[in-house]
Amino acid sequence: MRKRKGAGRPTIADVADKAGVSTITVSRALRDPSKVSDYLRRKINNAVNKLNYVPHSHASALASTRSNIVGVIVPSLTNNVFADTLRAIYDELEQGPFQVQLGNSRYVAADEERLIRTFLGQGPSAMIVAGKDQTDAARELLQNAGCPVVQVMDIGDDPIDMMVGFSHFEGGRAAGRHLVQMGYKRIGFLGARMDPRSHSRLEGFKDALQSGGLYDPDLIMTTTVSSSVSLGAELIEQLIARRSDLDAVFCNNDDMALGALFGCQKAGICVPDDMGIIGFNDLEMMAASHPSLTSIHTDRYAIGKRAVEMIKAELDGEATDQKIVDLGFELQQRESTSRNK
Amino acid sequence: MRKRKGAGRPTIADVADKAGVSTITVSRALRDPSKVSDYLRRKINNAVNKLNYVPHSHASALASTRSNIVGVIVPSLTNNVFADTLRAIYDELEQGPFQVQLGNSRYVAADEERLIRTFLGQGPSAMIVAGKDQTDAARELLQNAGCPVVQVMDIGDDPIDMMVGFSHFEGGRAAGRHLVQMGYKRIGFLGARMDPRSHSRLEGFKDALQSGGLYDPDLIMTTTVSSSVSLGAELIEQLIARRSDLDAVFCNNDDMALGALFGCQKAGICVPDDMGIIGFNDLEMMAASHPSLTSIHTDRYAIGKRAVEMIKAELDGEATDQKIVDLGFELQQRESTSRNK
DNA sequence: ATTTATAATGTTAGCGCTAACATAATGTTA
DNA sequence: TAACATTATGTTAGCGCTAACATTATAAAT
Repeated sequence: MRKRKGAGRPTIADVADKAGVSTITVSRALRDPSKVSDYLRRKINNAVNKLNYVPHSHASALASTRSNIVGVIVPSLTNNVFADTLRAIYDELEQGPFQVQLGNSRYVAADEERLIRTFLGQGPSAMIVAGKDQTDAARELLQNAGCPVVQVMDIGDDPIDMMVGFSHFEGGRAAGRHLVQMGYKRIGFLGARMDPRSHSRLEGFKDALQSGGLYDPDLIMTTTVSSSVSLGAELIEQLIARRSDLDAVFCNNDDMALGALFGCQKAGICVPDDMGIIGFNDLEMMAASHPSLTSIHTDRYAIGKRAVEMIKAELDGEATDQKIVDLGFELQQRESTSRNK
Repeated sequence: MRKRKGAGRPTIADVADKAGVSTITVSRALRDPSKVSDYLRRKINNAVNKLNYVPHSHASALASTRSNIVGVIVPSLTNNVFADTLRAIYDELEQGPFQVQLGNSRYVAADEERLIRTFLGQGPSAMIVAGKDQTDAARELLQNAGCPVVQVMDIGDDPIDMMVGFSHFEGGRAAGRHLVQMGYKRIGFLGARMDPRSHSRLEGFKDALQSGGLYDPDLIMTTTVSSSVSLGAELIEQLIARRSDLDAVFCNNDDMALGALFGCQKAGICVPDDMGIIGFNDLEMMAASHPSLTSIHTDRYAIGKRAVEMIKAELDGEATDQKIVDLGFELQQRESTSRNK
């Protein structure tokens, strides 16, 4: 006589037995309480607590073709920028029934597409992806996902479903404008990895310098190597060696800016008097450095928090006309660009 | 007539149909190929590719009471130390059938216990947890998990199942020894968060100073606030204000050490001549700073990589007598403790 | 030559939950 | 008062896969 061995823990049938109702009523009490009378709800909740019942997420996902997972794909696990957004996502989802499935695309669009396929195959409740430059196939998959999708950390007018972030182009332009405004004349750019968002920052930066008649393509240094503090130091040393007239740099992120500061210190170049430095994102360390570093402040935690709020609203069926939320950025001026001239 | 609507994608029954075998043979071909003849395996793989079949992870987990998930719980999402280990885990699992379920315990043992319960309720293939100071209940849950369990980032002689890391006590002691050896006399400690591993480092550090007759409890500054570069600057400023004779500090991590460096620079204190600074973990930025910062180097990527290798070996049934792997640490001496005296 | 063991493949039932449909009681509208 | 609608609860079947047992062919041992 065949007899399957279960997982050993209480099932919804046990709860139904104890509460004196059918299994589907227990299921409704837990998933859609308004469909069950007060009286039965109380009996069911008592039984749930008494039996220490926890719904079997795999069975539920199989039966409903939907799971309690929110798929989140980030391009880097070691980049502090995404860590803040991820922390917000975890903080916002923790009290609810959802769990995060985290994927690392390593800044490769094809890897992101593959992860999207894998995650969608598991019927997630929602998807969060970084940026707005997915492959066409990935975009189509997400459009047909049948669940809320949020693109974070960038902004545009053509969201797959919803989008929350800020304009990297405008951020780059604000950085360039600021350096021009502070009187710097031979202004460079240090960029690593050069993913789509870094490119946008560079384009915005160029735009600002071109408007001021100060754009010099020879002062643009980029590499596809991944970003680091050491790389920032290295790139500014190389640039200074070639162009000793350089008097300011916009670094495409804060690690690079910190490295640029270290590079100047080693070379005995005075920041901000002889070199202005501005970074992007405004990580915590920028205020602590000596001199403190100017940066384009972005609220990465707020982005993650808002993304989850939008998902929850869409899952709850709330009409939301605001599918695109621009949380903007702010120039955070500090000592590294505040020269007295 | 009741008719359930499936997820719409091909199922194992479709593959079996196309290959002319039964569903369990397809299942065996994918999960345990050695149990299926070469001839049938080829036919099955052809059918899988032709139909673009992807196994339904929830159905498999329900039927077998085991899922393809590796549960990983870290105490922080924004701490670079865990990010390196996490990146290794993702890199090692990516090519196989496993997926990571990431939980954030926020340095709270009770939260970790709750996450362990939740993850174990989903029948993971393995569990990776940080450190060795789980609650008794969590320890028991993991001991009875029925799957491989690895404790990472610490070392001890009483693993739940397996353990890979290094001794924080010995690392702290090495840091203390080094400062004594470099001739510093009034040596302090800056510690944030003060989780169990930070405590171990402090104990080791004390041990080294006590051996050299240089331990001064008045020079120990700790706080339960979470670690940051700014906090490092703040704490050293406070300590210097109280004890102007301070001539070296061991910071319980690199962010604090960098902050301490910035604090000294602001105060016009010369590093390393008037102040020695040593950190812990040896993050990438330590080499780039000016002066470069000494640190206790730990190979966090190797820890994650090894943990996954141990899991795979145990899942493959390979006898492993090495349940505890100590990957050690190394003193990475740089300018910040290399004074000429 | 016979018996036992092994390898490969198939069949049955069910893992735990819920979609879809069914039923009954109660409320609303004409 | 009758017809229709809504609410609350129950029943049936199955979502997709695999544990457990069954069968058959082949190999190995006696």
